[in-house]
Amino acid sequence: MDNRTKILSCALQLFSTRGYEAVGVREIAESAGLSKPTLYHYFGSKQGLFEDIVKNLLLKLHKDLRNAAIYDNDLPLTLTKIVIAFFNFAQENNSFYRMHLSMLFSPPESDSFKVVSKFQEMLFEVLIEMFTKAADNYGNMKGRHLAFATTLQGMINAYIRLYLNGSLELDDELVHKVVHQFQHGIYT
Amino acid sequence: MDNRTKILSCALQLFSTRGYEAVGVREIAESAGLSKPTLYHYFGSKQGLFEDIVKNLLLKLHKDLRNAAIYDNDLPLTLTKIVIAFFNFAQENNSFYRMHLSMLFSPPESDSFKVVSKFQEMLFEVLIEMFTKAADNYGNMKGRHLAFATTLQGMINAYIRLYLNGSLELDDELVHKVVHQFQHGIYT
DNA sequence: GACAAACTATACCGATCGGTATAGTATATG
DNA sequence: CATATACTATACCGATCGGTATAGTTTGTC
Repeated sequence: MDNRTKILSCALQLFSTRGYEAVGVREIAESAGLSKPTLYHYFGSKQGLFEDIVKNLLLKLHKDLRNAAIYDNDLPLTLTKIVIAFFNFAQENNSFYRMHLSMLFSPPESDSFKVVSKFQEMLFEVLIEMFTKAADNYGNMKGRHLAFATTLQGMINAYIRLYLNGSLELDDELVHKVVHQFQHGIYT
Repeated sequence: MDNRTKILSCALQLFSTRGYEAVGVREIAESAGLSKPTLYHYFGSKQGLFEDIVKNLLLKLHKDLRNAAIYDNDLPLTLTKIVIAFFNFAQENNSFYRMHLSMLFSPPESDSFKVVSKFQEMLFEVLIEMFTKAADNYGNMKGRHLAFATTLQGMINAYIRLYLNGSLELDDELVHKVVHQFQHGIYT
């Protein structure tokens, strides 16, 4: 593993578990067994390093979600794939996903928010597009894309939060329950 | 307004809009027109001041929610009241609520998280209790309290996030839509 | 071997961090 | 008037912050 990768890996670990502001550049360099100028050689600034990490991982999530959200005239199946995509990503990058969610609610002027909000919109766009196509099959869904995408993402993130706090497992049974409740509500 | 209140008010404003870590004690004191020792006289530490603010406001939210969640054998009505309670609080304390949500996803070892997670559990408990009582009327709801509370809160916070980003208004029509979708899903 | 580009370390920069030692001024109580 | 308590300010503490000036070392190219 070359030095650049070493820095990325150590920084991801530190930022994820302690937060952007709470981690110093000195600590990252130390943890990677290198000196600060080396870090600045590769990434230019603390924020540059941070953006590199965030963009990399969120682009991967976006790719996974795009693959999952290809609508093939089977809405329950597509919904299931979408939930699984989020759950898998959250499980493979649990502390990073926690940080991602935290940054979604960062102050609008903060660097963290600016970095992350663009990707949030991209993820949202994928869901919107899927529901738009689905509305061709289900006429009653017209005009409700935004509500559906919002609710679905809210549900998913609420469950992921419980998972991150150790309250439950993101297994297949939960996926099914989430999809079912999203589709049919609470009275069935 | 005495000096203690002045400090609380200025700190709330600064913490809410810029985040706990990004605001210095010196800046708070300056913004309140006082000196640091005065601040430390009243609150002991930066964290002490922060906890005072957070506890105060989250206790208010908890009280509002408890009043809203009194189950009177009319589930749609109770759900409506709950959503309104959250929406009202988020509107009256918008930047604070944003920070609250951000702290919900802070690193588990951070001070912010410890302060806020206790209140999150209290809010959650109120919802759980309400759904437990409702299950006396709707037998099919048994054993699904946790799922319902999670989904409801996830939905509410997802909409509040859009509101905080200026994408929509938290009006009565939205309340109705949220309650309806929570109850009946997407096919109606 | 000459030279440039990429890479790395020591040692430092000014600024700011949370917090405090010290001293002073009010205010209330005896 | 004396004394104690509550409150406030000046000036400072050591530590750490993000970032860099300087210099040295490797590596590939001609």
